[in-house]
This record gives sequence, structure tokens and C-alpha cells, in this order.
Amino acid sequence: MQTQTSQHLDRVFQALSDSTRRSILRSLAKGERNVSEIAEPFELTFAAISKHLKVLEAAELIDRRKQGSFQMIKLNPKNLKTADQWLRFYEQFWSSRMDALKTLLEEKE
Amino acid sequence: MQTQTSQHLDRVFQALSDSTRRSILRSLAKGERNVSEIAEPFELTFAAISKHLKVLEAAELIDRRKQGSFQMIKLNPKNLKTADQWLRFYEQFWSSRMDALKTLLEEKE
DNA sequence: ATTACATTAAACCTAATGGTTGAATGATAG
DNA sequence: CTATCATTCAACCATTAGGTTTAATGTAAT
Repeated sequence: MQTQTSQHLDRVFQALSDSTRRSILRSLAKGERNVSEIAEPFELTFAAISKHLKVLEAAELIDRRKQGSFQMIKLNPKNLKTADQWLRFYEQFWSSRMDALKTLLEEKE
Repeated sequence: MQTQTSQHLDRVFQALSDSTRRSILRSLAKGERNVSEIAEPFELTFAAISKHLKVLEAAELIDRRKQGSFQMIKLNPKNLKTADQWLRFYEQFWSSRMDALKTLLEEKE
């Protein structure tokens, strides 16, 4: 069976596996934007962007705030941090800091 | 169009988006293993595991070494590092180290 | 030579992805 | 009220993903 966090990681990494979505996150790093602003640099329909935003929202990588007829989207870094923490376990293998090894080796996913 | 690195990140994050594959990586963190050993903890067919290994190999997260009738698989952390570097851009948003912000904000994917 | 073992390939199934178009919703502006 | 703008929904399509089963391959052991 899948644990809660495990499913969450699935969604986060899945969300990050598309370059359009990664670009969207990058643009949100510069500040809040509405959907049209987000869509502007891409040669995609609004519907396609809307779907990408839904994927990012399901992964809880963004937050939406309705503001009249449009909505503001902003970055929610919490789960990026979670993904990074997962990856950080492997730092011992790409760094030479072998001292960290012993403490981490027993952790499970 | 998709850049080289961008496609690579696609594959890496995609590979990480499945908990079976993440478990496989964890087990490889403890050392080299052959396919049967890798498959043992899972209630999946060998063929399924074989496919997962192919995904991990395409993402260049593992290396294979044929050894007689079986093969040894080991972790290749290089692209885990790449993925981590991508995520590291966002550290400024989950940490309070706002000082890092100015230097990073211009990078593109 | 034969049999067993480790692993992959092929064919197939179902569900999910990433995209489209066109209609629908909901707020704003005239 | 009506038209327009911002966004989403629904239906559809092609491709990919993750799994299965069964057959194939290559090496090892007897």
C-alpha cells in the first residue's frame, strides 16, 4: 500500500517532470501572477495551461486566490522542500561527506 | 523546443515519481544488487521490475554491469544531484535566507 | 545435451497524460 | 441587459505508463 507521504511525493515529482510546469514554477518565483500572465510565454491554449495549473495545485506546489474575475497564483514551496529533503538523503553519494552516511542509512521511504 | 538538460530533468523527475522506483534507489543506496535481489521485497513480476529498472537507467540514475548470467545494478547519483540542484533554486522560498535571492533570480531553467 | 536460472521481449490491457476544440460559467464594463 | 474578458469544463484523440502473461534468450550446472 502507498503511504500518505509517498503518494504526495509521487505527485510532486510527477508535477516536476514536465518542463512547462517547471517553467511555470520559475515564473512564479518572481511573484504572484494570474493565469493569463502565466500562459503568455507558452504556445499553448489556455485550457492546457489550466490543466498544468491543476497538476501543480494537486501537488500543492501552488496556491490560488480568487480576485474578482481572475485569480492570482503563487508559489507554495512547502512540498518543493519535501522533495528536496527526499533527495538530500542521497547527498552522501554525490558528495564526499561520507560521515553523514551512518546516520542516514536506516531511514526508510 | 526542449533543451537537452530539460529532457533529462523530465526523465529524472518522472523516474522519481513512482514509489517502487524510489524504493529501488533506496535499496541500491546500501550497495550493488542484482535484479532478483532488487525484486525480492516487491509483490511484482520480474518483468515489472525489469521495466522499472529500464526507466531508472534511461534517467541515468543507475548503472548496470553484466556478470555472467546475472547483472549487478548500482546507484548513479550524478543525476540525483542535478535534480537537487534544480530544486535548490527554490531554497530561498522555503528558507528565510532571503539574501540568496538576488543572485538566483535571473537563472533560467 | 539437458535442464534450470536470471533476465528481457512481445503482446496485450487499462488508466493516466498532454494536448486540442468548443461550449459553459462568472465577473466586469458599457 | 448585453457583450466581453478570464478561466474552466467536457468530450475527444494519441501516446505513455504500469502492470500482466507467455515466450525467448543467454549463461551455468549436471
